Amino acid sequence: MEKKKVVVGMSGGVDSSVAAYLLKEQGYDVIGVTMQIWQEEEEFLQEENGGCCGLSAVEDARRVAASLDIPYYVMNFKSEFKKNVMDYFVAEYLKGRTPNPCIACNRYVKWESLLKRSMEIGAEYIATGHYAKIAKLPNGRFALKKSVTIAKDQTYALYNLTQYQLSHTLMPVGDYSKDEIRIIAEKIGLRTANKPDSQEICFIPDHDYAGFIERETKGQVPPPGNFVTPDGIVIGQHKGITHYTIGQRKGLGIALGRPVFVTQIRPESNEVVIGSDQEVFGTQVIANQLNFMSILDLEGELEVTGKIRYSHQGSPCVIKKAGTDKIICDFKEPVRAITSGQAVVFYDKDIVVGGGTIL
RNA sequence: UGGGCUAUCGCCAAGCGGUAAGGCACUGGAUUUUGAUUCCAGCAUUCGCAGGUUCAAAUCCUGCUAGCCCAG
Repeated sequence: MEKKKVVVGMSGGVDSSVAAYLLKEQGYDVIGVTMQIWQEEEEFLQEENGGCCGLSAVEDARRVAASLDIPYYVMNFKSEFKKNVMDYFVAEYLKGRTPNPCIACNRYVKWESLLKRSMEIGAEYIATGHYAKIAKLPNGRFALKKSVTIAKDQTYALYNLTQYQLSHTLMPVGDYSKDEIRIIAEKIGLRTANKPDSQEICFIPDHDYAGFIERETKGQVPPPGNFVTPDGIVIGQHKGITHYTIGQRKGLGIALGRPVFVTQIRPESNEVVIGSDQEVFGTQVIANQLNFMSILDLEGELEVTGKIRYSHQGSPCVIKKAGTDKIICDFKEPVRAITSGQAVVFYDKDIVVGGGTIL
């Protein structure tokens, strides 16, 4: 019987390296692939930073593949990444929203483009180093399940995956904690065992995302405008709405004697509303661009746990549909900084029910 | 140009003769596969200016300057 072929997306980091190792141990025919997504050719081959998105990657990944004795390729996904991640990122900010590029990258680049190309070369699955598990539920559906280590759970960024994609995906790392992964990495002598975890927006290495938007749009960004109170009193000048997000405190430059936060961004009037800590809490989230995972669709009301950002621990809420592609989510306790453009992901215990984009 | 009050870090503000609190802002770091949040650290050798009294002044005295208030 022929071994099943699986393409592992290798970033050069610890997680994906161990994922490749684990799959090989489990008897798969493993192929290592690194996605070239945004760097120029030369930088791409030399960069030495570590990251999920291939910031260095190639050299490390190639060596890992060699030591595991698996074939290794670099695939170019730059145009897909540009269109679905970078351009989307910029467009959202111009609208006063706050995008999550990792979610877009996962959906479009990894699970559409990479999966498609992997199938084309005869693979049955793609695999990644994500801290998440895939479960087949009693109702026959596939759904993501939280990683054993809640602290390292990455299901939030993956709520968009379809049944088809889930049925062709493996996430071997989800069964382990980060510490265990590093131990395995050391045990098998991976040179990446101690690489730091990835962080920040991979395609904006200098961390200046507002500057990135300005360069991408050749300066066609929203102009400076007013900081206003909820009642409309002007209390200062802002640098342009692309510099802000809901709940933001730093970088406002306004000293009122107490910390103040961005509570609202109004692209129509080019205003940024400032309020107290209390005023940044809200209870209702409305989302669209829905994707359901553990269920085919939502009927009636359902009590779930909602996460409104990657680092949110989750909070009890009730969800119900408000149209074919719209959902209303009422939290029992106020949650902090509900932000347009971010994702809200619903969980039933540790199973991903579905999610959407916050309006 | 009579009277009164006030001038301390970018903003607000303690201090009232013993050798510059605090908050906000800002900067750096930690945390984080998004943006944020949070946390930790740093941040006036100097108190509007010039003199004087004291062992010692931001703190007392004098003059000047600026702002505010009340008269006019």
